[in-house]
Amino acid sequence: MKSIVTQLLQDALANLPELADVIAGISVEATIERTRDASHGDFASNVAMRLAKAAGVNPREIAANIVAQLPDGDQVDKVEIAGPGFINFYLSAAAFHNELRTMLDQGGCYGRQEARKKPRILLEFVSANPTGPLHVGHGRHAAFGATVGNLLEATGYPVEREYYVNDAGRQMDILGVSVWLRWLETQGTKIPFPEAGYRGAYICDIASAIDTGGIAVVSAERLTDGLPDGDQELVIEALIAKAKDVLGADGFDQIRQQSLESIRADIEDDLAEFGVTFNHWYSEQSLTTSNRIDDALAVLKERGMLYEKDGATWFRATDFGDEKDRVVVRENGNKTYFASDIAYHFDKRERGFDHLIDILGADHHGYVTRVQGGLAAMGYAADDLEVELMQFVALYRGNERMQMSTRSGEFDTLRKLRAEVGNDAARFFYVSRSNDQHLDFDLDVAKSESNDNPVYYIQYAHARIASVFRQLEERSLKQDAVKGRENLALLTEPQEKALMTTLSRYPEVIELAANNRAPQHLVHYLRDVANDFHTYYNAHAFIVDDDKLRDARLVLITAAKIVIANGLSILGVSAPETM
RNA sequence: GCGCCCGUAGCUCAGUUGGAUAGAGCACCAGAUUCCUAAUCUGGGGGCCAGAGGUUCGAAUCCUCUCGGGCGCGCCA
Repeated sequence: MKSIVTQLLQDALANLPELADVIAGISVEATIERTRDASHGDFASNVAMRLAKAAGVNPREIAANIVAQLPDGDQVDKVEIAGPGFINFYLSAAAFHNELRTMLDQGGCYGRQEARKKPRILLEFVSANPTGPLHVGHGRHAAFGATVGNLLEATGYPVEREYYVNDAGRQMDILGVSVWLRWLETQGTKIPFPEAGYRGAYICDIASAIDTGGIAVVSAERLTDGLPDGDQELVIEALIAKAKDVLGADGFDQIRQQSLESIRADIEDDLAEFGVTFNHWYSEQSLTTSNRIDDALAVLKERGMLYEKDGATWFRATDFGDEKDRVVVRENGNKTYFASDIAYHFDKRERGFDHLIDILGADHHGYVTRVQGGLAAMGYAADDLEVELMQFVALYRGNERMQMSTRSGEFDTLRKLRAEVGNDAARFFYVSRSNDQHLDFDLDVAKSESNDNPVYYIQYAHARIASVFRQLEERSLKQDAVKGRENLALLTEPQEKALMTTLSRYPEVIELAANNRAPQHLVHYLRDVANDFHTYYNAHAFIVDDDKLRDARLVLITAAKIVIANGLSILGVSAPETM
C-alpha cells in the first residue's frame, strides 16, 4: 500500500520544478513510513523537512506546496500537514478493501516480489566442522540462515544455500584417530583415551559401524610404546602418526573419510528434520584436489599481492585495511586455513554468484576484513562479501550454564533441543532476537513455559480461523466469497480497521526484514497480527445472521489466515489447522 | 594495548536506516465467556534509553569520550 503514497508524492513533486534539484538527492519512498499513532493517519512523509534545508524554505511551506499538487483519487480520504512539516496521509476504506482482495487473489504469493535475475546470492551458513553433532549454537545459525534465505527469495532474489564442509586439516586426523581407538576398544585393545581426542559417545557409534575391512588389530603395548608424557596435544599427534604408520596412509584415510561422511550425513539429516536444507555441500578437500587454492594463489601472485619473508609466503592484507599481513603458505610448505578461505570465496565469485553472504559466529569478526581483502586483491569488490555475525547462544538448565565443547563430548545437541521444545518453538525462538544480541536459551524455561511461547499464540490465531470455518460448516452455512468481497464496506468496527491496517503492512515487513537480514521484524509483526485477530475475535462474532456482514468478515479473517500462514512459512514454522 | 558487538521497564527483548507522547512478552494488580477453541481478551502500575558532551528543526538511533559486559587479535582450524 505504500506504493500508493509513493506514487502520489512523486506525481506531486513532478509538478514542482523548483524542487527538482533538491529532490534528486533523496529517495521519496524512504521518506514514507507507517505512522505509530492512528491520529497521524496511515502513512506519513517527512519529505518536506528533508527538502527544507537544501531549498532554504520553511518545511511547512514546502509541505503545503506539495499537498496542493497531489492528484485527486479515491485512494486517499485526506491529507494533513502536521507538526514541523509532516505530511500525513489518511487512506480510504476502499484502498484497504483493494488490498484485502489482493491478499485473497494472491494467497500464498501475497507479500512476495517478482523474481529478478540479479544479483545472484550465495548464502553460506552453519558450516560447522564435521567432527560431531550440531549443538544448540549451530541451531541458531541454521534457523537464522534458513529464514534469511526465505526472506531473500520472497523479495525476488535468486539465492542458493551452501554448507562449507571443513573436511581438511588436523581436526580430521584427530577425528580419524579417535574413531580408530574406539574401534580398537571393540576389538579388546584398550588404552587410556587421549584427552585431546573426540570423546563424545557418537564416536563409539561410528566406530562400531565402521567398515574396517582387513585392518589389523594392534596391541595396547604397541600403541602406548613411545608415547610422550604430559602435553595432550603431543600425545594426540603421536597417536595420529602411529595410526598412519600402522594402517598406512590409505588405511587411515579410509577410516577418516568414513567417520567424516558419517557425521556429515548425520548433520544433514538433523538439519533436514529442522527444515533447513542446502543446495550445495562444498568440501574443503575439493579445493585442494581441484587445485583451487593454487589457482587463487597464482592470481594473487600475478597481481603482486604476495611476497616471501622468513621462508613463508605472505598476503599483503594491510593494503586492504587489515592490521597486519597474513601468511598463506607456511615455512613448512603447508597452506594456511586462510589460503583456502580466500580460494573458497574467490571460487564462489567465479561460480557466478554476485553477492556472497556468510553467516558466521561472532568470534570470526577478526577475519572478515582479510577475506574481503582477498576478494579485492583478486579483482572483485570487498563488499561483494557480506558477513552477518551471530552472537553466541548460552545454554542454561535452570541457573546452570552448560559448557559446549565438541572435544569433551559434554554439550547439548540441536537434536536434543528439538526433541525437548519442538521444531516450531526452536525455529521461532532462535530468530526472535537480533543476530547481534546474545541469546540465553534456558531449556527449563523453554519447556515449562512452552504454552506461553509466542509461537503458540500465533499458531493459535491460525487454528482459530480454521476453526471458524469448521464451525460454519457444522451450522450448514456457506461462505459466499463474492458477496463478501462486495460488502467489505460493512467492516467498520475499530478492530476490523486495525486488523486490515496491520495485514496490509505485511509486504513492507517482508521487505524490511529481508533488506536488514532481520527476521525478528517478521516475528514481532506476526505477533501483532495475532493480537489484532484475537482482539477482534473476542469483540465480535464472525458467524452472524446478516449474511452480507458475515461474508465480509469471513473475507477479512481469511486474509488474516493467509498472512499468518505466509509469514510462518518464511520462519519455517508450521501453521496448524487445529491445536 | 588495539579492533568488533552489546548496555532500553523487576526479567527477556523490540524499536521500521534521524521523526511526532518510548513499545511488547513474562511477572504483579483488577476485570471479561448463556455465543465461532480461555493456548483468548480488556484495563492498570512500572523508564535519567549506562553516563557526559557534540551534530540539527528533531537523537534510544549518528560522532567523540568515560564506565560496564561479551568476543577477537597465530606460520591453529
